[in-house]
Amino acid sequence: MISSDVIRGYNDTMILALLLDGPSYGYEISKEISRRTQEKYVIKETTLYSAFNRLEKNGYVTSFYGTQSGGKRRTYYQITQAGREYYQEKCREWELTQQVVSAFVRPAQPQPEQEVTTWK
Amino acid sequence: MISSDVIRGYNDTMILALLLDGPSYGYEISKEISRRTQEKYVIKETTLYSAFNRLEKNGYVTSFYGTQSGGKRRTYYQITQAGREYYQEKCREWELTQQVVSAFVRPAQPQPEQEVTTWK
DNA sequence: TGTCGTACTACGACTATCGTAGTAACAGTA
DNA sequence: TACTGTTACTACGATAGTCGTAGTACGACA
Repeated sequence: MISSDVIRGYNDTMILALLLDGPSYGYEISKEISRRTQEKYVIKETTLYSAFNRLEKNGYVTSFYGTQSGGKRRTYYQITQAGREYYQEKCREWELTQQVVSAFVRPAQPQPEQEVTTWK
Repeated sequence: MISSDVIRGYNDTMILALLLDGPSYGYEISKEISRRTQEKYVIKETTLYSAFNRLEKNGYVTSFYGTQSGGKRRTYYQITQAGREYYQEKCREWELTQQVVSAFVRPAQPQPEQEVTTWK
């Protein structure tokens, strides 16, 4: 399980990615994120709905009420053209982010017990 | 240039990575991050120093005053064993993060103008 | 009637980052 | 001596995203 501090900044992107396949709603998005990541990342409800509000405020999604099928009335969200563009932008940014962070992350290796004596 | 919202959660890791090579101080760390990322990511001073405080509070680094060589007295930071372990942990987490985010990021491709009609 | 599952909504706390500003010390130049 | 530049922080308040907790609402089923 991943702490969401490291995902922060990509929650919106993940949601938009799923909306590319068509309109969806909170509960379904949440389940799909869990499924796609094999439960490695489970988005919190409050995080998800606050993301929806942010996305709508920014014009990246629009919302409408669907016909419910058991349970409370659903709010569906649909991605807009601006949303698609924002998504593409974030995808490109992700490439950069990977480069940047990878420059500091070393593959795990057994640490020798000796002391480091070659400080500059 | 990268917005730090996406790096958030890895600033501490980057700093620890540099401290693996030996003690260092704010200004030098800052310059080294810029250098290693070819200015793709430039850490803000306030972010950096607040990270130092956090790392020290958590026992991942210790600090001491160095002899200055032109300019104000420097505070040097040295990574601790706990810091090394935390760093390794974050490196493993980074692998997971990459898997998770990559499951939602698609390579940029020209979007066809047609409408999507295969909503589930 | 009560419980379960779905689907939110409200609210306040926390934390990392950021902008702005100020301080301090020394070096070099005029 | 005064000024300017570079190094090296330090303080403070604003902002934004996430999180915990709690509550609401609706339908299905027993």
